[in-house]
Amino acid sequence: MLRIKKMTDYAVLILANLALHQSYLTAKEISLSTHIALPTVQKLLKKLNRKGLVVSKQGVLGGYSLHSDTKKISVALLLNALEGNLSITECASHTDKCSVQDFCQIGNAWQLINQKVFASLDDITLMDLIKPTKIEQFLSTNIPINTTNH
Amino acid sequence: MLRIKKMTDYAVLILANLALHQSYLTAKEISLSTHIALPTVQKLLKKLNRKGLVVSKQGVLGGYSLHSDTKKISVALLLNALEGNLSITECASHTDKCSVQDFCQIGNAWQLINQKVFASLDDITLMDLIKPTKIEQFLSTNIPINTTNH
DNA sequence: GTAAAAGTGGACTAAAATAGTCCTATATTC
DNA sequence: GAATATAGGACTATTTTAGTCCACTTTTAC
Repeated sequence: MLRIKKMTDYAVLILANLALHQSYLTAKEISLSTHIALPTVQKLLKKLNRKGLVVSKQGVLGGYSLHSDTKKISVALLLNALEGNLSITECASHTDKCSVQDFCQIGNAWQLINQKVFASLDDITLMDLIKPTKIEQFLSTNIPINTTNH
Repeated sequence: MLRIKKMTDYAVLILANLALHQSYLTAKEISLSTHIALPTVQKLLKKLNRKGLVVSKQGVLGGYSLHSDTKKISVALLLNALEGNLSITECASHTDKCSVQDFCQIGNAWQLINQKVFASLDDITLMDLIKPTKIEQFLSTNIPINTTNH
């Protein structure tokens, strides 16, 4: 359904939480304020750390804080980091020949659509997500077409 | 991964196949020319028929042909018919309060992103998929931003 | 130097979604 | 009425996703 994973949704909430604080936050604190189960928060923070989106400090008084570049990261790159290969079809993810390509009437169409969706997501940063008003403005000036009469 | 289902991919191939013929095609013929397993083709054609995207004729000399409106349908509506609710998050699919909304730092941001992605997909028709050249032109005039330096 | 409180790595299980097959019934043509 | 289609839907298998847990390391404070 073109839907992001629940885990990605959670991860963005966690990043938003970190973005709103200067100091280090522990997994436990984040769990409490986001209402996401602690083991899940821990797992996601480990991943976010490996991907370089947050900075971690071990030991007592340890915790996590946002990496300085993370606020500026685009939603496209964020999704790419969290979900891996961001392509609408298997086909669109590589330029290699696929197994049924000889019989395929579609050709590179999905790849082109993929570019378009990716481009949309590449214009929005993590901080835009946290300040939806800004996105709203962006959308009102950039939507090229109608979304009516469906 | 924002990826469409394999079944949707197949369904589009089937529709493309029908679009390139005037006469009725049987599930078997479509299976042969697309190299998709027959039971799968049958299942998908039944669904496409229920959704009104193809017209069916039972009995000997029966088969399927494209519904006259189907060529003009947008990819957005096509995906919506085949995959159901087309929303990037659970959250974005309704305007109701979600269970953790009180603690949510994101607000309606996903809903706005959803609109943008949907809008992108609403500009492309099934026939555009089958004639990728046309899409290519479309994209080259409409991509508002760079996709470089990632 | 040891206890407490944090993160690290990764195995593991459970749940849900997706893919794929098959069977029985109905319709149409000859 | 035999042959060849579609129609509906049950059913199973596979894959993906979600979620938990445990053993280990690092850091701080006393």
